[in-house]
Amino acid sequence: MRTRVAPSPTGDPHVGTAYMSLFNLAFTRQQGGQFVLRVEDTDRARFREDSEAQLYDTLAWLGLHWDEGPDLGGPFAPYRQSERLDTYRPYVERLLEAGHAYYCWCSKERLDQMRDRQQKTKQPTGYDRLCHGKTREERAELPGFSETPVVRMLIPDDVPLVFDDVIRGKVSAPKPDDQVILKADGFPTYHLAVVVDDHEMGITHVVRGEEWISSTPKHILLYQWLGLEPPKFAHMPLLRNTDKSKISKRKNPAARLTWFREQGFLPEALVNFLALLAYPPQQDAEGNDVEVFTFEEFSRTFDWAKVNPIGPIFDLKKLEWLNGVYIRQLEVGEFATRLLPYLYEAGILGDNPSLGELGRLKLVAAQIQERMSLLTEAPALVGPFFVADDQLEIQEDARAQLNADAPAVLDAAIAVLGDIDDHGDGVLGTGGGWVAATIEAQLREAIVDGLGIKPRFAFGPLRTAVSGARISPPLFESMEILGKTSTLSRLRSLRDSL
RNA sequence: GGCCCCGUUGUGUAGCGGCCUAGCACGCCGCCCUCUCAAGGCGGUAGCGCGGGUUCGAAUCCCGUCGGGGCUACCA
Repeated sequence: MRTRVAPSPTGDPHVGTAYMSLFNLAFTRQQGGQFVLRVEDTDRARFREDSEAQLYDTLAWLGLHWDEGPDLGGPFAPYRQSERLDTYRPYVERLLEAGHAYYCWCSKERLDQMRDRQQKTKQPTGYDRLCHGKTREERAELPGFSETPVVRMLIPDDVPLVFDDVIRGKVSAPKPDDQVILKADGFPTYHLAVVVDDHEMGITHVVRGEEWISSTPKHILLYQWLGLEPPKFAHMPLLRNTDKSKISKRKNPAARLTWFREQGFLPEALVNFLALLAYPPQQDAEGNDVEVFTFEEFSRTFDWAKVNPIGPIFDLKKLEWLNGVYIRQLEVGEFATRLLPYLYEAGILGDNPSLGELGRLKLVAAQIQERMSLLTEAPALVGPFFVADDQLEIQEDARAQLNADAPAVLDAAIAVLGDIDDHGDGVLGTGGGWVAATIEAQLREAIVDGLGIKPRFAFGPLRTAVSGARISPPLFESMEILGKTSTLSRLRSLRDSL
């Protein structure tokens, strides 16, 4: 069996493309078939040059890999419709000869007027077949004539409107209009191209969005006329905006696939999330729901019957939770590595960090890993560890919450921390050394016990001094990572400014 | 307007005539833990759109109604 995804390169890759690819691929891998990427670039007006590369990039980022495509080639190349124009012509000729299709010279203006009139008089809209049965010369006599004709399907009255859908069972669709299949510019429309290509490429299962249900009768008719075996159809529900409309880039930034990477989502989290939309969770041996799973697990148990026909609303909250789960699951070194592009982007690390920087980053990463849900949260948390002590900025809200105890707290901390020996490594069993446990013990003794200040207030000023913020990674571990010199310098610096 | 698809808490889902006092997850709220923030633990909140049938019994079947969505292009 073979499936395909057939996006149009008309701008930023769409999240729906990833969604369709995921379900296509889950089924294909389970069945041991091939998954084809075909670029449907028949709309020259909306074509965008860089769109195709972005498409490869984002799908690969998600780990949704295709077996054949414009970039990989394959036995049915080319996989770009604009390069297949010669393929479609003979099919059009056959339909013309058999009388299933006819030329139409009606101008855009005439068609628009006709549609307006039909809508105003509450008639069903559709082509009035003015050109049907006429020669070019005969038609040229009439108004609204255009030099370059299109080719239209001649939809018979008894066109079959019911078909079997793998997800929905028997589905009935609207009666089609005399659809244009070949445009005046010589390009086929989607309807012709999709049928011809799916046939020529041996596609056995057409998985696409629900918006195609209404045009499926046209496709089935074409298969019939051409004497071809139609594939199986699976119409997936449409992803929605919060207002329930079809997800769109205009209303929803999350409709753009590149947005997720920009926002710091992990590809594996997005894939997992997509697999949860209009589809039930996995189950463990006891029958409990399992919402966190891999593509392989999803694919292994995949079943079209489980796909829900209701169009799900894209809920970023759940994705963010999932992303946090995936972040926490990463091995700490891997987690640190994933942080690199975001830290570079924020100007915290260069594009070629030193071994020392990397080492420190890994220590910091271990501290922040379980308190993040988006990778873009990292710069604020990591920044203070990579800034010079005299460059550390104390944020306004952090300074504002410093109370009257702050000077005393800072003085006590400076005194007690200054006595800790940072030359010994603390590993020899002496219990000393510049390590979090010792730092904490000394600080508690001096401030909480010594000054009688509650922990919450005891450590606030220290946190502000060390990180410049009200919220930071754990304080004592942060001090350990920064080292004694840096820590004391920052404490003194804040003390001096009070 | 016409045609088609769909209708379980705020969101994603389970449910396929009695196991439903409608389960799970996210969110939200509260409590616990706690050096901040998270994470974690415990508890709570909220739903079968509506109206008729069928049936001993309906979230589950039928009809109607209302609501949402899609299509209605020489766009895909």
